[in-house]
Amino acid sequence: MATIHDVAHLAGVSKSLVSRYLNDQKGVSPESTLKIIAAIKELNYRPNGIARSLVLQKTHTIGIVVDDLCATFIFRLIEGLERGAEDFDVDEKYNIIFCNSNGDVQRKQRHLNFLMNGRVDGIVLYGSLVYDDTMIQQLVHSNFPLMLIENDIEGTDVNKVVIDNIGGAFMATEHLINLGHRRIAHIGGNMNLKITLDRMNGYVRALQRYNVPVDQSLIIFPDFSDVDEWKKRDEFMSQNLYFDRGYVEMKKLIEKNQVPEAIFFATDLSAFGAIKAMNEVGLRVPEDVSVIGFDDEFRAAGSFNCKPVTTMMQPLKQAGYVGIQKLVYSLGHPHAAKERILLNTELVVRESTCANKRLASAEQDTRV
Amino acid sequence: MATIHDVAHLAGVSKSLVSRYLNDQKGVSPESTLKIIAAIKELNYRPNGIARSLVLQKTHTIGIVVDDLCATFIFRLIEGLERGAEDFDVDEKYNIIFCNSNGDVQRKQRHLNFLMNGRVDGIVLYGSLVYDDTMIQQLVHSNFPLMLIENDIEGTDVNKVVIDNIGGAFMATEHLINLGHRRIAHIGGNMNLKITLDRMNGYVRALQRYNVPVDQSLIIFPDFSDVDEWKKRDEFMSQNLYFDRGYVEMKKLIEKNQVPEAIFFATDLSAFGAIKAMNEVGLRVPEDVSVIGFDDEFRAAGSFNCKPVTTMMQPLKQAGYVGIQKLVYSLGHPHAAKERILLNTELVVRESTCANKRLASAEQDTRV
DNA sequence: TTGAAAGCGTTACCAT
DNA sequence: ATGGTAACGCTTTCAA
Repeated sequence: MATIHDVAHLAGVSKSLVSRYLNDQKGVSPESTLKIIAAIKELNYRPNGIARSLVLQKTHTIGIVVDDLCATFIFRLIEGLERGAEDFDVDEKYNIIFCNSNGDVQRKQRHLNFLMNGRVDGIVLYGSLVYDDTMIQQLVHSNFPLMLIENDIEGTDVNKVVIDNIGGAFMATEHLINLGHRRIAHIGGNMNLKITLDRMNGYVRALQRYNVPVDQSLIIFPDFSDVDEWKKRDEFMSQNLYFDRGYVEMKKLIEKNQVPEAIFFATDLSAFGAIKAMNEVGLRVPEDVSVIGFDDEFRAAGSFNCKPVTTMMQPLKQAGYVGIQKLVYSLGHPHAAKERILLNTELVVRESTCANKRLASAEQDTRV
Repeated sequence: MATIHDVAHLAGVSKSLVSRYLNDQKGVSPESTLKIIAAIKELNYRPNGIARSLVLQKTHTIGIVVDDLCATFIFRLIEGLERGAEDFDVDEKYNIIFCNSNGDVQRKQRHLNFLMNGRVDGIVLYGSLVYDDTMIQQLVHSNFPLMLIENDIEGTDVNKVVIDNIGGAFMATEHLINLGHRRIAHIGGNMNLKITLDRMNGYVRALQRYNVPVDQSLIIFPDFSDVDEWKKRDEFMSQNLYFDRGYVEMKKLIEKNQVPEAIFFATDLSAFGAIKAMNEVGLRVPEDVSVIGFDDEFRAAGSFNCKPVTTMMQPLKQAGYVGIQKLVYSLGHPHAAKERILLNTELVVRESTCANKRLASAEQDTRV
């Protein structure tokens, strides 16, 4: 590859002058300009970006590290991030690069090191795995410009945008209660995710708020200890695992004859699996049991050939949008206060919830 | 940020020695090692990767540029690329970074420049947009290590893995013919994609091969001239556009009373839209018209609440897998011959195709 | 075992 | 308007 030195030499001028031309600075005569242009063309010269970054101490790049770039809902985040960067400032166009950690802490650390080693000006980290908490704590302490999305680590001064999972789970459960259900189960998610506890929390709070007794036997956390084995499979996709867990736990409930009136799932994916299990034994959703999920996984629904499910929509696009904007802003304002931005979820009523049979027949009784 | 100089200073040794320690080279006394370790810890030192890359002329990174990172099928490519890089060599772990060009040539060019400016050792380019052909030609001539996926530009010496779209379209059409259909329409894709022509080609060849007359009025190419307007929308997703075009063209066929016996769609997405249009007027798929698509867009099917569709599966995962491996290999063997790897598609029979009614009743006649 | 110095490809300051 | 030179943070060669 030709360097600026080669160009200068061929054009018969100094490196400084070529550099000035390259950066649209004044003080380059028309004659020099012509010679430089010719030399650049002749040598097919392209400036070396990392040399540039090295001296400028600036890369104009944001790195995004995602736990699962193949997740069915991740497109929302991507869109939000890109729009956010695009809209932020016309002449401050940041490059965005994505890294996929695949839920592997080692790999995540590798990506993080890679990016922080002068590769990018700031990092957006998406995911709430519990077991890389110490890693992220370290990251925060390193003072590298950072934006955490959906990872509400405590006690530290860091920018983050978090989604109100507790509130969302509350609303979901409330929706079921309002429909007249009382025996409401909760089938939780992977305990390796912080949000899993939040969602259970919201569920419990809603029950308490409406004086529905909390029945421990109706709070179910599937076993995710074999994740690593699943991952080794050639056709592994995370959504299949959640689907399977929903299916398995539902089967157990059916066998134990403990099918509840309604179920709040920590994720739509498990709801899809459970619905399959119910269909297999002739249980109808929502007539026999109402089902509400979380995440609005409408893309995944197709993979599992599942009916449209009532769910809590996460504003992941908005999260990406505001997250990257705040990050870019803080790059220009290093002393800006760190912020914790809280976003709300939204109830999307579809075809998997309906009024409780008791309630319905009671109404009919009244009419008669 | 602390530099190697700071570490050397604090440890009371030279930069050279620290560098040697950092790179696990022999010739560092135990005492020095101890001092260096202490200094690194104290200063929270991390080596600067781009300075390192600058002198080493190597980044150990591969850049992936994708036209639409949010496409419903892109996860296959991602998985293939990552597995390929992972499996290639144990101690040659390449970092992989993704850039999303969003089908925007400007942005693609920006990403390409960014990556080629010393950021990565090689680039994988996915997509077959026709209007960035000259850009890619330039890229090829720049001699930068490159792997083209699904972009069969001609007459140039470049590594590429292409999928046999002509053959796939042939098989799809053949499938319909074998089911007894004769009046077979083709609803094509976006003419901005090279593969669109290939797929029409395969369709025509299959008809000719089986002596089915080619009826020009049954070859339909939807108008995609308003793409840019669609893109500006806040909730734009490419799959919606293709869905819409399938819907619209099908409506036209229905209104003109020209519904064929079977249709081969250049993409499942349009098939989904068309099926909706048919459902609306009571036409049944596959009983009344058989439908075959392309791409195996099972994830998108859910978004559109569409039944499982017979389709041609593209081996995109395999494409990523072999593509990145060949690229990494050629990084280590600069004079290895460039290759064109051809991958085949696979027929996936699902619920949208069945034997032609004529054929079925003819059989019945025979029995009677 | 250790260190000095040159060099990777830029930019920027200071002269001229 | 132009050029020399130091600097960015690292590796590597050569010499001690």
